[in-house]
Amino acid sequence: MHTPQSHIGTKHVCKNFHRTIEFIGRRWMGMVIYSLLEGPKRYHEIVENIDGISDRLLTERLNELVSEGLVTKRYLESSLKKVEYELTPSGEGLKEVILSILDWLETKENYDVDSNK
Amino acid sequence: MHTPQSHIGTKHVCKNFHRTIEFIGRRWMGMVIYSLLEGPKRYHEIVENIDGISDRLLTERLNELVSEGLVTKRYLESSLKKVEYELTPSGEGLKEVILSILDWLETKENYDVDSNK
DNA sequence: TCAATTAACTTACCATTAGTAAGTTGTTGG
DNA sequence: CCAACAACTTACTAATGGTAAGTTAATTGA
Repeated sequence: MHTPQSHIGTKHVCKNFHRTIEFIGRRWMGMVIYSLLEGPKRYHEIVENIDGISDRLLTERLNELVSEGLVTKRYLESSLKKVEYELTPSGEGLKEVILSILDWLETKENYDVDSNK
Repeated sequence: MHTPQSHIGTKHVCKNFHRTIEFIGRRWMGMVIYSLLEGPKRYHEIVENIDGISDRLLTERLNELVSEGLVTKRYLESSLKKVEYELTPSGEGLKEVILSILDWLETKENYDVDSNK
């Protein structure tokens, strides 16, 4: 288990942390990863799953995830119009990060009087 | 302990997750929280601690943290020019989220051949 | 079979957010 | 009293995001 002290001060870890949290925090990025945790999905399934996301941003986010090695893109049945996206093992690893956010929200809501804003 | 399935499907949790990950993923936000995990700090200490952050963005991020109840702002010695920022208990709770990202990075680096880009 | 529809983008354009630099206002130290 | 500093604030340019419409190959269905 880590303590923050064991990491603070190392430039390399710090820079990677910085990159990572801003990467997974880009608009819709978290929701796309969250959605793919349910299993591989096709493009339109993700659009339908995430309320409010636009075509353009979904394409952009998926491309970024693929180029970071967190998601794979596969053409189904030798067709250019059937595409499936799936988390790589590395991408799956982000489940722990997402769960820690859900945990934080839950304990926070136990304290907050008004949790609806 | 959570499973993603126990959360997926509930609109309320989903919306909060979405808000939260994009909030903590705004530019420099993660680094500001990370920096304050070491303890309360004054404005200029944070600037010096975080390489590359600008005055304007630090002020903006700190104000956002204060209005979300994750950080408190205190004027020291009844002076308007000595200010200290400190994480609230709720803000401290984000340590677990940050540690989970550091954990993820560590396991990822064990797989990645080139981890320097 | 051929027109309409769908899947998965792509382009263009405007709005919002971020980055840089300079200015402001109290405070402190010599 | 004057210079330097802390903690902002303002103004302006660059990057990113949102909306809408267009494109192209595949599929459905009359």
